[in-house]
Amino acid sequence: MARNRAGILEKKLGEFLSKVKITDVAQDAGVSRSTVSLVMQDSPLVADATRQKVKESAERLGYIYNRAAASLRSQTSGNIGVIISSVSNPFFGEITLGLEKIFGGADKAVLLGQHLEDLASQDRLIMSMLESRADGIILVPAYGTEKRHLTRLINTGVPTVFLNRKVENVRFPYVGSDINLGAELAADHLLSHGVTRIAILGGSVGSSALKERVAGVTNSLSKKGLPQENINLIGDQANRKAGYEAAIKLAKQGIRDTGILAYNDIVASGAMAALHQMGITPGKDIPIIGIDDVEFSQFLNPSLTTIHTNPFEVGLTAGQTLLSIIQHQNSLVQNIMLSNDLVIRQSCGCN
Amino acid sequence: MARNRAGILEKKLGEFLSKVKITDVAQDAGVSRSTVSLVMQDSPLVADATRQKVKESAERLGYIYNRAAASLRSQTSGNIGVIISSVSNPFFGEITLGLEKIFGGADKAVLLGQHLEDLASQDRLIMSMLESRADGIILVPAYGTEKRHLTRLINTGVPTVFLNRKVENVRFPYVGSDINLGAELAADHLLSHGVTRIAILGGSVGSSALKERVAGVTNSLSKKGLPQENINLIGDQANRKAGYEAAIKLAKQGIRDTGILAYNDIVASGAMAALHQMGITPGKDIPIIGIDDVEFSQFLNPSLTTIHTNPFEVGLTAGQTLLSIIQHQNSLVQNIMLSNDLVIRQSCGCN
DNA sequence: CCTCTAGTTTGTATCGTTCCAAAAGAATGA
DNA sequence: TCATTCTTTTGGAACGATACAAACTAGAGG
Repeated sequence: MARNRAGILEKKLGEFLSKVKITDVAQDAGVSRSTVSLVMQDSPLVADATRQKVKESAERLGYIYNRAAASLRSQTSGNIGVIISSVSNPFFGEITLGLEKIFGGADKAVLLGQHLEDLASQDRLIMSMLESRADGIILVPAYGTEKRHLTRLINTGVPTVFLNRKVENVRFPYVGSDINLGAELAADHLLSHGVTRIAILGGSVGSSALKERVAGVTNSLSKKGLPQENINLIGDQANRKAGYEAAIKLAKQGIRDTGILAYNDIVASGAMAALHQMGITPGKDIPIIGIDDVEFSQFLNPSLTTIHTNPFEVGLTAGQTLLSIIQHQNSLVQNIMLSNDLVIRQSCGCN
Repeated sequence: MARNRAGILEKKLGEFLSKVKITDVAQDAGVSRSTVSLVMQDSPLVADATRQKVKESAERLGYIYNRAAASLRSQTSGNIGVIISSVSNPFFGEITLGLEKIFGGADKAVLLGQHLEDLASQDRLIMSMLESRADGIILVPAYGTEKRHLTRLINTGVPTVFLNRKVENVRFPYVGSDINLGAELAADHLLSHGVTRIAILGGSVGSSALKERVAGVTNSLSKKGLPQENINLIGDQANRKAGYEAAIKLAKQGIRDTGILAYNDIVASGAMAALHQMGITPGKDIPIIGIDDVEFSQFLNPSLTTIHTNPFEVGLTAGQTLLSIIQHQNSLVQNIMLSNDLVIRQSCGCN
């Protein structure tokens, strides 16, 4: 142990790197390594008195459990890989809260990665999660992800749950909002304001998320006997700039009899900014509804009518789904859709 | 290798768990384990031809590097612990983008935790990072954190960088925005609109972050020969609700000759909502300035004049600082303040 | 032909846990 | 007292990579 004592360099750097291992604790407590290991795992096998003794020794010696060693032997890492597009999207920020709550309670550490809709980063992140032998993975696939991008993930058989987006032909469980329903609710409400055409702004064409929105709107239109041609798809991204530009494009085409369904609230905020600049007042001159109900939507001008998608609950549910797969080896593939609600504010023209 | 072939159970679960290890790759490529290991570490020692051969074998066999094993032997985990208050605060969301960029480029995985200003969670998170032998830690200390809460962290000597907040008497490097300067800029601007008193809304009393704001405002006042008593501190939290309530309290006390500096943009949005409800128009009846310049500030009504704190750059810098400590053992404790800028919009009354 | 050096490659011990089968103790009943 | 059962504890052999020092190779120079 001599080399562990602080040498001059170590002292200078303020390093007291704890080299206490399970063996030291065992010696101190007068039991075997195995027993200490059992205590660390909160095993019911050890007698209470022993447990107490061991915990005390560990505490006194400043023992820190070495997860790498444990992981190597037990083939389970205790961490969960979470790959989302970006936490600076408030919708996903909320989701991580739900995830954190579930996994924190289950003593799992969350390994978070953001791919920013870049397939190469997504690939690096998946690889990194696999390398650290994550017990499970929650994935919001980047736009454009296909089955071939996920072969590694599929082949290893790591429990994986899709969050909020799916990938064609990949049968992982899915948890998300029932955007289809949400979009339908929004469209119903827009139509109730007297419009007959609906412009869907933002969102990448071909993505499942956009398809769901279109499907919901189509449903709504057909209930009123209106044709699918009354849908106007504009824009290909899901950020504020895309919303801004899409609104300008829409205005050029004319907004008569049209209501706007934005891909999400961020897109909506961009669109409203553009409308204002063009002298069109959202809510008065044209109804607009967003999707997500992010925190700032109520503070927009006018406040945004939107679809509340319960991101926190989505996070909770996705976390639970993954955990149950990991724990009970529940191999049933399920699709869970959490219901959406319409939150009426000013931008639809109600107030 | 027989036991690796998919048995009935494995097939049923869709598990093809790759059990390929470095030994298998070595055998396949006709070299030793050591050589494969060197290739995996991108060591310049191996000849190009060998490297090629090994990489090909690894790819073909579907080899996945086992970080736990590597970590155990090499005493370095390749991951970085990031502990922040909450990603659903857009300011921290932006910061994680900067961090991700730096660490992703350095082949480090980010282990993210959110303490939500709870000291117990913070403790659990720190412990978890230590257990996984994080190579370094980035910490936004929860409100109320004192030196005694960080003894474990300090004793282990893991390279740590404080982000955006400091803890008294703990000498870790610090990277943050020069809020002091930012607050001074904001106060200068408020005073230029003719007010003589400044109300600071939100923020927990005693926190270093609030102290800096007060210091900046004090500076500004004294430049004009105004006493520190002209500062009015209201509120103890940093969320929208706190801003809402603080504004109501302020209105009761009277707003004559007063300008508002909100603890951050979120607080400001709450305050503006309250002001509107009380029939006070921000920007016209009272100037208000926020801090952070989060994404939605430009979309508030009126758009929020605020201090841009460069969160992305803060993230980048904090990441680089930590990396340089890890890599070059740079033990010099430094404080890095990134400068702030005033972003003038409508809420100060300029337009 | 030998020595030297620089460039590559390798064998062995080791990192700190957990698994597993087996041993040891304690308690029960005949 | 001795099986029998149940509870608790334990010693060794893994897990899959890396560090380190030693060994090999090829080419240059004498």
